Amino acid sequence: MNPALRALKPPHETRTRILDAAEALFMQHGFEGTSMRLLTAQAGVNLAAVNYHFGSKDALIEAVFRRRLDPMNAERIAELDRLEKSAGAMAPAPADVIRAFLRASLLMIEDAKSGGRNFIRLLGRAYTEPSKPVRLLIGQLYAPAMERYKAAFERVLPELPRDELVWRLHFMFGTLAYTLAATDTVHLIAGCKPEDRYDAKLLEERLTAFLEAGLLAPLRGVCAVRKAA
Amino acid sequence: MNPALRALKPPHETRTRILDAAEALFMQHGFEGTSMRLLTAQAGVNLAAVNYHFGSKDALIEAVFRRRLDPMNAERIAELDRLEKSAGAMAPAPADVIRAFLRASLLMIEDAKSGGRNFIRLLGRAYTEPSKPVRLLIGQLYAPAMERYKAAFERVLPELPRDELVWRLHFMFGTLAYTLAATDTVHLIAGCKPEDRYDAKLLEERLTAFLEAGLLAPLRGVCAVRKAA
DNA sequence: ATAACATTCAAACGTTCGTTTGATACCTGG
DNA sequence: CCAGGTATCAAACGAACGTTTGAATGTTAT
Repeated sequence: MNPALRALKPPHETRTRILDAAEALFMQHGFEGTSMRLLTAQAGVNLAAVNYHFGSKDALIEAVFRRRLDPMNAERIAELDRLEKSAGAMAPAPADVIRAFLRASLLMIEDAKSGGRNFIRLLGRAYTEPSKPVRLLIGQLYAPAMERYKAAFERVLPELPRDELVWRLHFMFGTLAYTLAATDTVHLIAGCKPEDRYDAKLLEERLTAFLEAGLLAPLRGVCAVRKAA
Repeated sequence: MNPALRALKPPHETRTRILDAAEALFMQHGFEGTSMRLLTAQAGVNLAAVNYHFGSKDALIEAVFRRRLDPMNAERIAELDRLEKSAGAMAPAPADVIRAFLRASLLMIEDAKSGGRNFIRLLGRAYTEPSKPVRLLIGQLYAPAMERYKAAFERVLPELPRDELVWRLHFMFGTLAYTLAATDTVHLIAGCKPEDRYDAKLLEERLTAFLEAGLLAPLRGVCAVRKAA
C-alpha cells in the first residue's frame, strides 16, 4: 500500500470497516441472508479478511454484538448505580428506574450517523433470532444488567409478587425490543408520515408513561384465576 | 403407491405435510436457514414436491402464513363485532377490546398439539423479519383487523390524542409479538422452571392488566415536551 | 381398454455459499 | 539492509442451495 495512505490509516481500520458493514447488512438481510462476498465488497476489503481477522462468520456476528452491547450494558448499570446513589436510603421512583434502563438504547437511536440506530434495530431483532447460539449470546451479554435491574425493581415495587414482576419485566423488554426493531412497522399501523423521524426524547416520555403504568397496574383477576387453577 | 394406502389418503395430504413441516422448521431455523432438502425429508415427501405444489420456497412461506393468519384475523374481527354488538350504544370497556384482540393468539397458544403454538411463535418473529416481502405480507394480512381495532380504540379512548394512541397500539403489538415469540427467553429473565408452561388464561389476565394500564396511562410530560420542541 | 391428467420420484442443473490456500506486499526491529 | 511477522490479495476448494427435468406411477373419464 501507498506509504502516505498507510501513515493515515488507523490501526484496526479493516476490522472496523468489516464490523460497520456487517452491522448494516445484518440489519437489512439478516445473518444468513448476508453473504461474505457482499459484506466484504461493501466494506471495501478482501473476501478473506473476515476469516483472517475474526476466524469465521459466526465469530464476526458475536463481535458485532460485543462491540456495542458490552459498553451499552455497562452504562446501563452505571446509570442505575447513579440513580440509587442519588436516592440515598429511599427507593427511587419506578419511572426513574425505567428511564435509566431505556436511556442507553434511546441514546443510541439518536446516533444515526455512526450506525448506533442501526445496531439498536439489529439488537431488537436478535431477541427472536432463530439461531440458538445468537440468542444465547445475547442473553449472556444482557445477564448482568438484567440481574441488577430485576433487583432494583423488586426494591421499588415491593408489593408486587415476584412471579408477577418477572412477567411484567418480560412485557417491558418486549415492548422495548419491538419498538426499536420495527421502526418501519409503525407507519403501517399509523399511516403516519415517514419523515416523522424518531425523536428520542418524545419516545422516552411515551415509553416511560406506558411502561410505568403497565408495571404498576393493579393485579385485577390474576389472583382469583390462580386460586381457581 | 399401494391402493389400500391410497384409499386412506386425504386429498391434500402432501400439501398439508409440507405446511406442517415448514411451520416447525421455519420456527427452529428461520426461512433462509431451512433448506428444501431438510424440509421435504422431515415432511416425508419428495424434494420436488414443494415446487410442484407451491411453485417456490417464497410461495410456500406465504402459504404457511395465509393458512393460519386469514382465519385468525377473521375471528379477531368477528370477536370485535360481537363485543360491539353486545355493548349496544355504549362503548365497550378498553379491557374487553384488548381481550378481544388477544383471544385469537392465546387460543392458538393453547393448541400445542396441532402446531398452533409453534405458528404463534413464528408469527411473533415474522414482524421483525429481515426479508421485506415477508414483512409486507404480514402487514397486508393484518391490515383489515388493524383498521378495525384502531377505530375501536379511538372510540373507547376518545380523550387520547390520535398520535398518542398510535404509539400505544404500537407498544401493545410489540408486547404481544415479543411475548409470543420469546417463550423461551422468559426463563432467562426469570430463572423460572421451564415446566411452568404457558397457561393461556393466566397469560391473558396478565397481558390485559399490563396493556390496559399502559393504554390508559396519564399523558405526563409528553405534551410539555411537544410544546418545547 | 385407453387416452388424459395428476402426482411422485431420482437425478441433475447451474449458482452461490463459507472457508482455505499460497503468493505477494508491507512495516518493524536488529 | 534484511529477516520476521502482519496484512492483503486473487484464486480455488468442496459443499449445499433452490429449482428443473423427464421418466414412472397412479387415478379418472370416456
